Amino acid sequence: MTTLNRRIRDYLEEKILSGAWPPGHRIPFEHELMARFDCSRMTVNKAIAALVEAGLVVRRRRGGSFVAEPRVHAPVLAVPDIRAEVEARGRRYGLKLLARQRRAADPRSEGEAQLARGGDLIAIDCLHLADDRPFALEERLIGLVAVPDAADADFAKVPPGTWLLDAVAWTEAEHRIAAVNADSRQAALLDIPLHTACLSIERRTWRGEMDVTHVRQIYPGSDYDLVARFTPKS
Amino acid sequence: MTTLNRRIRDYLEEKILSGAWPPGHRIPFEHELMARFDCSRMTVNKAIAALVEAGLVVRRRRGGSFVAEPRVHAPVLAVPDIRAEVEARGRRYGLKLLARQRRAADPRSEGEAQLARGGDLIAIDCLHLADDRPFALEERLIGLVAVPDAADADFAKVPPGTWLLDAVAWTEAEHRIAAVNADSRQAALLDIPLHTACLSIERRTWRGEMDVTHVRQIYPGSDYDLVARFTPKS
DNA sequence: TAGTGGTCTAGACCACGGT
DNA sequence: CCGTGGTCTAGACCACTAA
Repeated sequence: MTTLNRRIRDYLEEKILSGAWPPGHRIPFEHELMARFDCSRMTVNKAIAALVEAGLVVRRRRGGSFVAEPRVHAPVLAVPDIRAEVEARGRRYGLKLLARQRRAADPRSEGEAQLARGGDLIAIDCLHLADDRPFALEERLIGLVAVPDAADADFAKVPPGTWLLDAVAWTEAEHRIAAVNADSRQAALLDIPLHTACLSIERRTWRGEMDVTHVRQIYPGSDYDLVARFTPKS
Repeated sequence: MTTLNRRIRDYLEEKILSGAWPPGHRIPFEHELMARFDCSRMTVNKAIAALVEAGLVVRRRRGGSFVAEPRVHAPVLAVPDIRAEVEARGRRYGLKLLARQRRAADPRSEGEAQLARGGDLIAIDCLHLADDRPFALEERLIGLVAVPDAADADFAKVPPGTWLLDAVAWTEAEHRIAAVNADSRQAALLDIPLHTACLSIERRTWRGEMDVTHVRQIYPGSDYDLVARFTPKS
């Protein structure tokens, strides 16, 4: 048994996340929702207040309540699952595998040697799409000694990050976050102007002492930001 | 004029954050708070619901409401102290105060009003230098209600972030990290080419429910990156 | 100035879970 | 069992602001 205020909230949320009500669209007045759901104003108010708290709705006295401009950001504390992030925003996720290769580590790269541990690497280039538009570019290396199953995974269907989150229990990760100007290849693939500021997120993930994967993701700066919320060192 | 439910919430929050009521302590029943604040149960309920949402309180039917066990947060990103960072790299730190102003909050800005809490703000623009070269640009607002001492601090000598870390025991912070192309003012102040990709770090810092400071820092992308190292959700 | 949301009241019935 | 919180009602007054 879901509560009534929850059903009202779900109703509104579906309209917003599905895109049926775009940003700036006025949502029904409280008295209209009272009539539609045959309930008191307090109940409607509680439902909308939760959406305001979630950042989906903004309210103005006399003006009404409106679908908020989307805040696009993700917690930096978590290892991001891009597919889940895109879908959480009500957009359709898509994946385009640009290249996939099994190869030996480049001996000149200390990082690759450490990841390979004497075995081969899987190298993946892919493009993440949201509503069929480029969302992020990803270059990834996976160590086959640490993750032998990666040799058989179909990364044209499941994004490598999502697959790895399921397949590997990681114990530690390190992010390096920087701003870069898009080069010509990145600009073309992401369909943005040359030199647009982009977030570059490099991540190394370990399981115990063993390197699991290195990844670099490029996000257009206008579409994406990272949010980290935390408390003082304990 | 603060609302009644807000005063009830502040009363409970003070007891919890001050440690007067330790984790596991039973907070007053709703009917007791109704009597103490001479209000209806809905109002008490709204106040406690906000504390549940904030993770400070857990509620059990028949048992009552209790101060929550503190959430385990892995220390992730530290609140950066730019002076310490520069000096840790063996470079000489310098500070250039560009503007400092005491003013009222802009009523059109929800964020400023929340920070001001009815009082004035200190607005600071400054430039951080490393070896006499520009390192980062900072725009900061400090709420004088939360931090009255900021009215007398000498931010031409001590960087505001460093001063605040000493002066205020913060309880929560949120970072928003994005990539931006430098505009003409930023490029001139930082002595970089126009449109260089920069990291924009916006941070809001709280002490309990009280906003302490908002700050936006701009770092040239080539000079700086952020590193976050952590373990899985705890 | 009229209509919106912001807040609050004084009740109500119910579900859950210690005693 | 019975007291707690969970949810809801049908009003109310007020502040703000867009028309």
